[in-house]
Amino acid sequence: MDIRKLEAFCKVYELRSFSKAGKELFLSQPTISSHISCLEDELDVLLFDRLGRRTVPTQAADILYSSASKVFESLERVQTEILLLRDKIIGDLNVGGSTIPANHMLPRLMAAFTAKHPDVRFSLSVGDSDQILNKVYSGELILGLVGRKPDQPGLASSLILQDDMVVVAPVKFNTHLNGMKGPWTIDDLARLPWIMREKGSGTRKAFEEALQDKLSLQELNVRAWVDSTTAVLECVLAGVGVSTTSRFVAQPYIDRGQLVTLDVPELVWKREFYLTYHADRDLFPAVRAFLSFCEQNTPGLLANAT
Amino acid sequence: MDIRKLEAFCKVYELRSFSKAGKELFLSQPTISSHISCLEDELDVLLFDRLGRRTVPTQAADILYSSASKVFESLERVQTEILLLRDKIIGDLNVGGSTIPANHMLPRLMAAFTAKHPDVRFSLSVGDSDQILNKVYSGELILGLVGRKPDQPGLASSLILQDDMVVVAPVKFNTHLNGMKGPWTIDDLARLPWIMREKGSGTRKAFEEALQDKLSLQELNVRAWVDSTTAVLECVLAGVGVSTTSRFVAQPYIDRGQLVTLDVPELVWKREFYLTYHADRDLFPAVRAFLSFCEQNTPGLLANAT
DNA sequence: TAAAAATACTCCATAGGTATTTTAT
DNA sequence: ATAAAATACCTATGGAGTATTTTTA
Repeated sequence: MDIRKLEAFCKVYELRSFSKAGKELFLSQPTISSHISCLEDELDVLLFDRLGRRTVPTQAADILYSSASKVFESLERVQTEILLLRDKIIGDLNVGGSTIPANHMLPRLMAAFTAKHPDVRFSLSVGDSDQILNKVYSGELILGLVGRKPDQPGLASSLILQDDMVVVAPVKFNTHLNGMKGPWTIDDLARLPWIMREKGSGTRKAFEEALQDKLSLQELNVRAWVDSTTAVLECVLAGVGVSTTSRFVAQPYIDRGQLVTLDVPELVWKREFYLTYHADRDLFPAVRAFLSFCEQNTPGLLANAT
Repeated sequence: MDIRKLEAFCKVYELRSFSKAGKELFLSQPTISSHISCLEDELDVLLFDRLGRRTVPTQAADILYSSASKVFESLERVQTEILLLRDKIIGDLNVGGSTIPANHMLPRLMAAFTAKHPDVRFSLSVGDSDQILNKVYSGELILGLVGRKPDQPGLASSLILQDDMVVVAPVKFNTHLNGMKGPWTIDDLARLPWIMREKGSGTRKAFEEALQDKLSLQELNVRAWVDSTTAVLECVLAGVGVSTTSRFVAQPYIDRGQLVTLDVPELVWKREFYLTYHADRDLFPAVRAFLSFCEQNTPGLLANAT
């Protein structure tokens, strides 16, 4: 069932003539004849009754024609849709991020971008940094936003945001140790009740690196191990203990007077967020547009992060 | 845009691998490669990102795949539908008839046939005998039912019904010429007020032939020229005059006591109805079935015709 | 080193052509 | 006599193969 033959068939069906079909398709009449009889052999059915010099489609031809029309319609739509995709900011973007970017950054970036480009649709995946980077590397995601610089050599990345890490504590905690607002030492921290993220968490890894050899996690008084940013914050709010998180996440709670940060001069560290994509992939306009949109607008859009 | 190439593309899309696609389609990997790059040239877009030894479809591939699936679905449907048409009593029948057959015979035949074969659909055309026969000859109609034997050499036909022609008159007409129920002569007829069909009408032609040289139409006292069977009957009912028609058409009115027939011993003639189809056409099962159904059941189904 | 795709080349099946015959108007 | 399709036969493009190279995991 060859497309060229189907084309010939359709023209014959429309013009009721082999020779006229040939002229319109710039093919000879014998070529048309052979195409039709080839289709007839293939479908094992007569497509045209040759009534003298008149050519009349059989009912099998009616059936074939209606399907063939759909086929050509589909094939034409492919062309136009692919042209659109190549030339306009349109299409589906599979993006992903680790916990904080996916929950707190990407939604705002996506909202601001779709406001400008309503023909772009997103699919958003959440995972830890390793999962996201692997998916970007394998091609499952077209771009990812994660809390560490990717180490895979094939991944291109750009730093789009730096965020302070802070130690957060419930408000009543401050009152409890009344007056003790002043700077805290590492030793002070060791005595506090801690809520800690699970192994593999980027937030935890960043904290460990910041503590370096000043203190090991074993020396901390850990009250709870929790594997989600939100749950950690809820624990802090509920007074289970203190924890660390990105200022970006904590700020709204601080503004609402629900949390306080502890000032620890010995412990100042930042987290860096990278937008990353596979260096070898063919990025269509919508992806490029979203990439540069993120690079240019992230600090502005995520203003409360500072 | 070749079907084989599309097939290769789909397999690659599904398996994310050129070589596996080749194996499934019993083609070599280089063949698959060339097909894909051929499509890529044709659409002027990259279909797969070759990320190291990983093959990842681009969004253009997503678009192409969804359309290609529709294409294959359409093409498969053709096969099954044509198989059905060839082997089962199914399909669309374009039939036609001249005035009396199309209005009074074919509807009953169609109803009885579709009761047995619900997958057959009809399209019914009305015309005069010449029009219908030409349409059957040209292939526009697959079969026709007309009031005369076709003269085109390419048309096959079979006599399926003989019907008496009668002279009909309004009931009050009988009373008016009170007592005159007895046999009428040709001369009597000449003095009656007549309603006549238009030139080209089969009914009129049959009447002229029956009169032959006994009487010419010019000698008749014609009150009205009317170009439809129904309108003629309505005129007779309304008392405009007498006319001739097929007994088959007149019988219901006679049974209901709305019309009477005039007994004219010198004028006894019949009309013959022929089922006809183009001898060279490929008749699919539904057509054959309807043909033989008509040949076998017409007298029975049109019982009141006798 | 192995696995996957690209490249280079060879071959033949067939799409498409021309010339002609057949058939019906 | 003419118009249309079928038939016969020829040519050349490109589909499909094998062998090899390139690239990455």
